Amino acid sequence: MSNQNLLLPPGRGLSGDETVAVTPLLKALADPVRLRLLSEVAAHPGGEACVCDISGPFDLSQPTISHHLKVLREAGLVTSERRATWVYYRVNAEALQQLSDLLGDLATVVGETRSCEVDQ
Amino acid sequence: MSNQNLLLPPGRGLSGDETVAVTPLLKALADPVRLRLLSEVAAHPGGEACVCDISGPFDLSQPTISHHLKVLREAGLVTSERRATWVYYRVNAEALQQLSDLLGDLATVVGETRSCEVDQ
DNA sequence: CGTCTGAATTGACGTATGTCAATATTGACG
DNA sequence: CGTCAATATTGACATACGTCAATTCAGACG
Repeated sequence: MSNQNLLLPPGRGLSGDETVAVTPLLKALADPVRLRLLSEVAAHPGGEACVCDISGPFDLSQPTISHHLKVLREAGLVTSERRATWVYYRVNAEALQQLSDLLGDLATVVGETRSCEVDQ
Repeated sequence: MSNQNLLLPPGRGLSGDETVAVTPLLKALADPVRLRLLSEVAAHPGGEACVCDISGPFDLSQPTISHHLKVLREAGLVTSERRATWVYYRVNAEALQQLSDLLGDLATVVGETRSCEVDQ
């Protein structure tokens, strides 16, 4: 289940290159403000939201919010599009799903290697 | 699918408390060395490995490896157990799976809110 | 005991990161 | 054009973080 095709050949972990590729995404998510911003965008009707729609609950300056959104964008976790005065952000569900799959695989591999005496 | 029981009530993102709870896990994973250490432990036969088994590929000092393992342990992503001279690390698959589920939910919610005109 | 090996802790150092105030940019609208 | 509202960028600052050398700790074994 879920470890069909990839990533963790039994006995070896992720390569240095693989971890270096994934780390920027995790880094971008590893901040309470950014994680919340992302979830706020995701949960918004239509899957998109403009900054003014989501920055309300945060007790942070406007430049700080803008900075965090930029980090999310440069990590490829969201995209942004300007429409008139407002900028709309949209979650990159694919990137998020890939991350989820990677972590799921890591969790799964544990169980498989744990009972690998059976395989051989 | 997978958004059965909660986390993202339609229209609202993660709460501040929720993000604050999850962030330490993501922070611990958001480092190439730690992610690789974790995957190395996960991929090791039996689901566990002692430091000397996994620190080989890393071009880092022993204290640095020890530091990273401590970060993973304090985040609850691994556990450690001393047996004789060696300390064995083991991945906490449950924590990893929860993280995976959270990200999966975030990715899923996007699709759902995107087509939510249908629901109402 | 003394010593040797594997691992953890301490202290120091440079870099990265989160935050803000000030300023700039973009586009709408008179 | 001039101004106004919504975002972005810049520069500065304090704190957090990754790394190492030096030291300490915990067991094994003569």
